[in-house]
Amino acid sequence: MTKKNKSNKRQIILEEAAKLFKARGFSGASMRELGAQVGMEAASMYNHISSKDEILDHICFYVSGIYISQLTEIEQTSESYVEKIKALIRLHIRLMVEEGAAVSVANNDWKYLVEPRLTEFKEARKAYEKGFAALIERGMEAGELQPVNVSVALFTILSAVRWVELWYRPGRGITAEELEQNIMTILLNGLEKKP
Amino acid sequence: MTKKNKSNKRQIILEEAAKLFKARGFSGASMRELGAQVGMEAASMYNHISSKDEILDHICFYVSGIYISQLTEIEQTSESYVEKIKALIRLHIRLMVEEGAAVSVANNDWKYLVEPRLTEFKEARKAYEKGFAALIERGMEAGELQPVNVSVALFTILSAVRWVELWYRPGRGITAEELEQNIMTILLNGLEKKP
DNA sequence: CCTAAAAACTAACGAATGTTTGTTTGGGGC
DNA sequence: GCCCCAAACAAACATTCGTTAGTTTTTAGG
Repeated sequence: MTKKNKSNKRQIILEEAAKLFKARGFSGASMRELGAQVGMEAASMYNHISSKDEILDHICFYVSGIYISQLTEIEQTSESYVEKIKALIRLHIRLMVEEGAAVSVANNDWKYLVEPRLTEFKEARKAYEKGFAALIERGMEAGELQPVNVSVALFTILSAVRWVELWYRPGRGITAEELEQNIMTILLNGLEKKP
Repeated sequence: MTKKNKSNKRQIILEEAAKLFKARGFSGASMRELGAQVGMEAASMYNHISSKDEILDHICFYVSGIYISQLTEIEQTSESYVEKIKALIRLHIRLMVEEGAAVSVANNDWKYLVEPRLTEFKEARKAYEKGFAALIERGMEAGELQPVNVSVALFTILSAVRWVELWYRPGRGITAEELEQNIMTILLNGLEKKP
């Protein structure tokens, strides 16, 4: 199948690009370096992708698409707000573990997107944050959560989960489930032991 | 004083570089762009600095120096472990508020340091993390903290504080003190309200 | 086998990069 | 009023960048 073959090569380029952009940054990574990692001359990759910018675009919107679709899915469940928030935290951790490179690029290199896609991406992210924040706010109103500044709570959660991609390696003496459990405990119950 | 004047220009270059590297990334920022921001041709800056790499080097080790000296200072106080950890969290937040650009560059662009300084920086950071982790571990042994994985607790704290530079602007409806208070509550008491 | 399309290669393009060179400028000490 | 040296400049350097052009190799179908 020629179509599948093309998709396949394209997919390999996109995956290697995510790894390379994560390691060197979008500006610091060159197409020749990427070509070497893929096993192809830089010029040859242009049979499968149209530009370096397009690669970044694909990675960023692939990730933001997952987040947004998962958010709307979780919003529609009939769980408590605490459970919905837990589900989102789990989503972030799992995505970091399974698609670390792409998520990392979307987190750090989105600023190199070119207009109008840059604006689109920022709006998508803002929409996601707004939806997440609404869950936190409702959880407070329902008395499920401590009353703290909603934005601070939101960004503390979002950030507390980012380091996973910098640190977690399968076989670091802790499983993905233990990782989830530990982070959840800290964020929901706090570090301090109460008398 | 000629010396002070030289220091002054050099200082301006370093400060503008921190802002520019934060905005564009180290690789994405050009010396000509930096020159324009300083109000000088790119070539003229070489009267005050020796290379682009040296600028990055200075920023990264300036920040790591502060962290390490503050850690040893806090280690020597006779407070409880919880109080020592609180003091470190406060340090991170305040440094983010006061020196956001430099801290941001040290956090994100240290990977562009050149050997042997790259290794030195990584070792300094590892030493800091080890010292911080030791405080957390002792706090658990003393029964002041919940028993969770020490590394997870450490990186959750370190990351939870990083977003401040992306989000906080003086006059965002929340003061630096309120910010500290909110983050501290979430990290130490948790988000969930207990019955 | 033949052919046509897909995908690889080599070579080169113009633009941008960090930095060096050689020269001009301008303000403070004799 | 003259000199001197730090500090600014314009111009150019070699290199690397993303990308294109033109050509050759590989692959798949009749």
